[in-house]
Amino acid sequence: MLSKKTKYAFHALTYLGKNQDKGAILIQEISENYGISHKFLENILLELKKAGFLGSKKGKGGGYYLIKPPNEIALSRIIRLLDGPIALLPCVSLNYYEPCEECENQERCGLNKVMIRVRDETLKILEMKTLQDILEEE
Amino acid sequence: MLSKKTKYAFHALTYLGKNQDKGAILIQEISENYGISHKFLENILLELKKAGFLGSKKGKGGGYYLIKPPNEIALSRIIRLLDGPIALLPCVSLNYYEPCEECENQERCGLNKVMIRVRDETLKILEMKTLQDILEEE
DNA sequence: ATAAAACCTACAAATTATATAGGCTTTATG
DNA sequence: CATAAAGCCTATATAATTTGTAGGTTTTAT
Repeated sequence: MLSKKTKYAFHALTYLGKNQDKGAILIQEISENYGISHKFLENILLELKKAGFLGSKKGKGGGYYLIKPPNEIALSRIIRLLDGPIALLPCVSLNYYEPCEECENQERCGLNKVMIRVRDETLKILEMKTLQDILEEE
Repeated sequence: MLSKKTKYAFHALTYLGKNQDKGAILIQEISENYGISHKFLENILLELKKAGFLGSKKGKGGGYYLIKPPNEIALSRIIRLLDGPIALLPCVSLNYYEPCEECENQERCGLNKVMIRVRDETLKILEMKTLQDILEEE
């Protein structure tokens, strides 16, 4: 399951995407809209900014705004940033690979093979689908 | 990511599957083979037994054995039993459904739609693949 | 100068995952 | 029939992670 952090990130991105014309949006506006703790969301938005998805303006009249076009924000990127691996096992993760301690031979592990398939099918979707797609559905 | 519990369960099932002809297998034999804590594995095997996958024999010369044919043990069943939902969001879970608090309207949630696709593709694999397939790979 | 806002770091609380403890029950065997 | 070996059961302890809070710093419009 995705963490709340990731879910909140998607909500925030969606909100910012819908309001791209309105300039900088307050953290508070987003947090109130979804009933998310202001401070918690603050941390999340900061991470999204550092990762290059958002821009911000400090001081009075400041706030956050999308810095990338929605169609360039793949869902997989957001999940990886906030939740880490998408794969179901460390030994099949592309970005967070680790061998399984219990397995002497990953090449001959049946579970490994299945989980590679799951990973690939999942990524097919999450790498193709972008914030744009989310916005178009709503 | 799958929990260790689930991973250990798969290891144990695989081991029992490979040794179906040898009668009851000691917890200890499995735990030593994979370097899993005896007591932790004990709990896991008990759950698998209660769920109808394993049988056991108590007392001297006792142990565990598969009670279902490997081709009837879908990977999805094991994951759900020990880890809970396979879906990435509660609002798209078939077996552990819960609405998202922040969402006023799940019907018009773009994320929901994507995650249903991910769930379906994942389940296509995990419901089709069984312990038998794992055994055949190893 | 002031107030509003993001920035930053650290910490606190809650939840979940992992592991351990220890006694109970069953059973093969000498 | 006594004994030891094994699973059964429930509770608790420990560790890790997630979620949330606190409080001060910096920037900026007015």
